[in-house]
Amino acid sequence: MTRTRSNRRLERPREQVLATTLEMVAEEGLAKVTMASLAARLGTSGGHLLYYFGTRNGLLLETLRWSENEYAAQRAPILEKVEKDRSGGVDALLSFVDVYLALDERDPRWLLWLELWARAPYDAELAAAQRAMDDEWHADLVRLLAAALPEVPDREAVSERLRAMWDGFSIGIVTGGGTTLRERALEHTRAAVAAHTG
Amino acid sequence: MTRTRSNRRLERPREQVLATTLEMVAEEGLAKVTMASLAARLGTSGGHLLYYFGTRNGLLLETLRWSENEYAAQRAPILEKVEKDRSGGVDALLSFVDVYLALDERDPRWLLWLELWARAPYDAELAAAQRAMDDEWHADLVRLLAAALPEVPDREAVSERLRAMWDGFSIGIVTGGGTTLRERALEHTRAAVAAHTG
DNA sequence: CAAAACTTTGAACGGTATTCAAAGTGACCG
DNA sequence: CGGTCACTTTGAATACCGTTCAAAGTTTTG
Repeated sequence: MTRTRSNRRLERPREQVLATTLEMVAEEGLAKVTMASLAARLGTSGGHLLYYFGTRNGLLLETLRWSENEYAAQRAPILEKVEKDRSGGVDALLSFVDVYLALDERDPRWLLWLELWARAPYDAELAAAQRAMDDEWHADLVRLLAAALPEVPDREAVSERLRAMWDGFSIGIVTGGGTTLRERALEHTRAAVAAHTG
Repeated sequence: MTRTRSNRRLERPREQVLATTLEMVAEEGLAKVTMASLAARLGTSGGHLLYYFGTRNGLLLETLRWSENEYAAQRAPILEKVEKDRSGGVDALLSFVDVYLALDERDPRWLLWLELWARAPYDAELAAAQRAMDDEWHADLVRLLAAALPEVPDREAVSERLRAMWDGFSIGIVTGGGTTLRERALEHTRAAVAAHTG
C-alpha cells in the first residue's frame, strides 16, 4: 500500500519508449533493438530503461501488450456494431481476421509474437502473458461468431481452430509470404467458414 | 568438381553432433545449448564445431533438417500404404497429423521451428530453408489427400489451411498446452475435415 | 618420408544484457 | 528557506555469448 510518488517524470515517457521500440522493430528488426541503440534513439541510457522495465524481455513483452491493446481498441467498434445489429455474416468475420493477420513481412507486432513464442517455453511468466493475450482474442471472436454467424455450432471450438490457422498464416506472412499470402489467408478463411455453414 | 578427401574423420561424427544437439535442446532448452556447453558434452571445442557448421544458427538449422528427414522417413510408409490401397479415409489423415504435431512442451523439433521462425524474417537463407521444408510437408499432404480423401476438392488449398492450423496448434502445445492441446488438435482436425466432406 | 592438406585447439575479440555504486534532482517538511 | 530523503539517471564493471584465427597437431598424398 505504499503509494509511491507515482513516477514523477514518467507516464507519458513510458508510452514513448514503447512506441519507439515498436517503430525500431519495424524499421531495423528485433536484433538491432539493443538496450544501447534504443537508449541512444531515446536520448537516455540503457541502464535507465532497465530501471523501468527490469529486463529486455520485459520491455519487449510490454511493447507487445501495448500494441495488442491498440488492436483491441481497433476491433471494439466492429464488435459492438455487429452485436447491436445482430448481423454482418461472413463479412464481419472477414473484417475481424483482417485485423488479426500480420500486415506484411515487417509487421512489428507479429515479429514480437514470434519472439515471445520462441521464449515462452522456457519462461512461465511469458507463457502466462501469452495465454492472457490469446484469451482476449478468443473471447472477442466467440462474441463475434455468436452475433454474426449464429448458425455456426461449437463457437469455442471454431474460434480455437480459426485462431490456430491465422497464427500459422501470420507466421508465413512475416517469414516471407507477405501480402500475397495475406490475401490468400483471407480467402482461406472464407472457404473454411463456408464449409461450416454449408 | 574438386573431390575433397570426403571429410576423413567425419560423416558419422557429424550425425553424432546433430543427435546430441537435439538431445540437449529437449533436456535443457535452446538457450542452454551454447557452443561451449555443447562442445563440452561432445568432448570437443567450440571452435571445432564452428569449423564444421560455420555458425550456431547453421548448426541449429542442420539439426532441424536432420530431424525433419527422420520424420519424412517416418511418414513415408504410411503414405505408400495409403496410395497403394487408395483408402484410409479420415484415419489416414489423422495418422499424418499425428506425426506432424508437436508431441509435448519439450519437443525439440518444434522448439527449433520456433527459433527458425523468429530468425527467418531477418535472414533470407533461413527463410528459404524454412520454405523448402514446408514444401516437403505440403507435397506429402497433397498426395495423401488425393489417395485417402479423393472427394475433397481443392487439395492444394486444404493442405495450406490444415498445415497453418497445425502450426498454430503446435505453437500452443510447445508453449504450455502440452498433450491436452495435442489431443484437442487431433479432434479439431477431424471436425475441420468433416466440414469439408459434408 | 617430405610436403601438403586438413583438423583441432584455445586464446582473443567485439558485442550483448544486466548490475550497481555513485551522482543528480526534485519534493516535502521543519 | 534549507536540508533531508526518496526517487532518477548515469555509465563503468561484469559475465557470458558467438565468432575469428594463428598456431600446433595429424593424416593423406606423391
